[in-house]
This record gives sequence, C-alpha cells and structure tokens, in this order.
Amino acid sequence: MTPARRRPTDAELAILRVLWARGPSTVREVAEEMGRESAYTTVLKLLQIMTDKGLVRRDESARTHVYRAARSERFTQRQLVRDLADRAFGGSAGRLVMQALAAKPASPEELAEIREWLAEQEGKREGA
Amino acid sequence: MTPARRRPTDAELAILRVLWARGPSTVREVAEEMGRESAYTTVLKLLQIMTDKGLVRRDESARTHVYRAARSERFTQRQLVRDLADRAFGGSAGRLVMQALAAKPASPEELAEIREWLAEQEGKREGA
DNA sequence: ACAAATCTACGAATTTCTTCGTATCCTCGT
DNA sequence: ACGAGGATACGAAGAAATTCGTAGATTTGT
Repeated sequence: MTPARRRPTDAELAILRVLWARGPSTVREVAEEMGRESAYTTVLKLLQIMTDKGLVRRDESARTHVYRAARSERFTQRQLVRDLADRAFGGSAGRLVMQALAAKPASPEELAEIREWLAEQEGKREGA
Repeated sequence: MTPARRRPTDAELAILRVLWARGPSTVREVAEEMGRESAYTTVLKLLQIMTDKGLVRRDESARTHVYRAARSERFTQRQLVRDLADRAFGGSAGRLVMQALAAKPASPEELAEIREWLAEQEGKREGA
C-alpha cells in the first residue's frame, strides 16, 4: 500500500514551513522568503513535485499559480513525530518526549502547557 | 564545520537499532536480526559506510569483524529530536512534545515519568 | 589436503533528492 | 504591435542513499 505515505523531504519541509507561515503563496514569494539560497526554478520544481505528491495544492486559476500546503502544520508535525517515534523510539511517544525534554530547553510557558495537558489526561483517567 | 554532523539515514538507523538492542554484533547477526528483508551484503556494505562515517566502530581483531554503535542510543535519539525540532517546530522542543503527546498514546508509566521530570524542573526553578 | 562454507572488499546499477538551465509562453507598458 | 519581464514546464546533471552480485581470501570440516 503506502500510496502517498512518505514523509516530506528536507527541502520539501523547508517549503512547507514557508507556506504554513505565509499562507497561500506564489513561487516567487516562497523563493523570496527562503532567502537567496535556492534559485527560483528550484523552488518552482520542488513545488511542482510536491503538487504531484499531494503535499501542496495549486490554484491555477490565475497565470501566476498559488500554492498552499495540503496538510496543516499540526497534522504534518504529528506525522513526523509518529514517524520518528517508530524509527528511533520503538514506537513509544513517551520515550521520545523524555528525550525531547532532555535535549532542548523548553520555555516555562511550554512546560506549563505540558503540565496542563498531563493534568487533563489525569482527569480523564480518573473519570474512566 | 560539521565534519560528520549528518543524521543517520533510515537504513542506517535500522541497523543502529539492532546494534543498540543486541550490543556489539557481527554482520551476520545484524542481518539475521533484520529479517530477510535485506541481503547479507547490503548490511555489510551499510556497516562499512557507517564505519567511514563514524556511526559505528569496527573491531577487526578477529576475521569476523564486530561492529558496535559509536554513539549511545540516547545520544542519537536526542540528536534526532533536536534535528526534528529544528526542521519542523521552529526549534521548539516544547511544541514538539505537545504534538508527540497528541500524536501517540503514551503509557501511564511514561506519563508518570514525564510528570516526575516536570516536577523536578519545577523544583529547580523554585530553587533558583 | 580439499571442498564447502563464510567472510570482506568493491564495483556498479538503481532510486530518490536536489539543483538549475533553457525553452516557451503570456502579459503589460509604451 | 512589440519587446521586456516574469511565469511555467521540462530535461538533465549531480549528489546521496540503497541494493546486491561477484571476486577473492580464510577458515572449517572431513
């Protein structure tokens, strides 16, 4: 199976990040945003490939096409996390979380948010 | 610089997982462990490449070489998590953690462990 | 001693990812 | 009307990852 079940490549992810941040964008806008590191046609080609792969959608109604991410940032992030959990953590998101907390400092706000989330879970468990 | 600062590829990671699980192993043992999905010589070649890259160390004292992971599982996991945080979460481990918790159910034990860790952090902050 | 089994090295084919040049087409300003 | 600018399509080269066959060396079992 696995029809379109592959994760975005590095270059593709870089483009997706721009689309998530800017919203629907033209090739030029994306290329601009990515600095002068990649030629215009490189970004164009990538977006064409990504269209074929279903990673982005293309609005061709105007001459200058407008691209937007096919999946939300959140959706893709979860997919990536799940993928990494499978490949490097024996499928355990919990262990991934532990290493993530240890690997990079999270802001107090984020830590608070995480605590909140855990508390909610606790509540659910109690309730069940 | 970044002399050997690239993350292991999928195939390489699959091999590392075997080495972490089994400890120092021969090519045959690794190949065996990975099922019959990849030919013996494929595993051999990969291990040779990984030796060049510094991902594994090779003990050549005996005819049958013995390979071991150059970096601990934990070290590599953190590297991978950091890498993913940078590529898909704007460098924020906290946001990665949130998505990880949402993406895959963690066991109650893991959740407890995470809570503990957070509590410790809390303690440190209070102290500081 | 010899054949079979086992091992490493290595080349090479294949696939995927990435990059970019060139061709061509359309639109707009003058 | 026409040239400049800007847009897409496409081919293809280059790099990286993956796979495996074959050759040759060494060990082992009989």
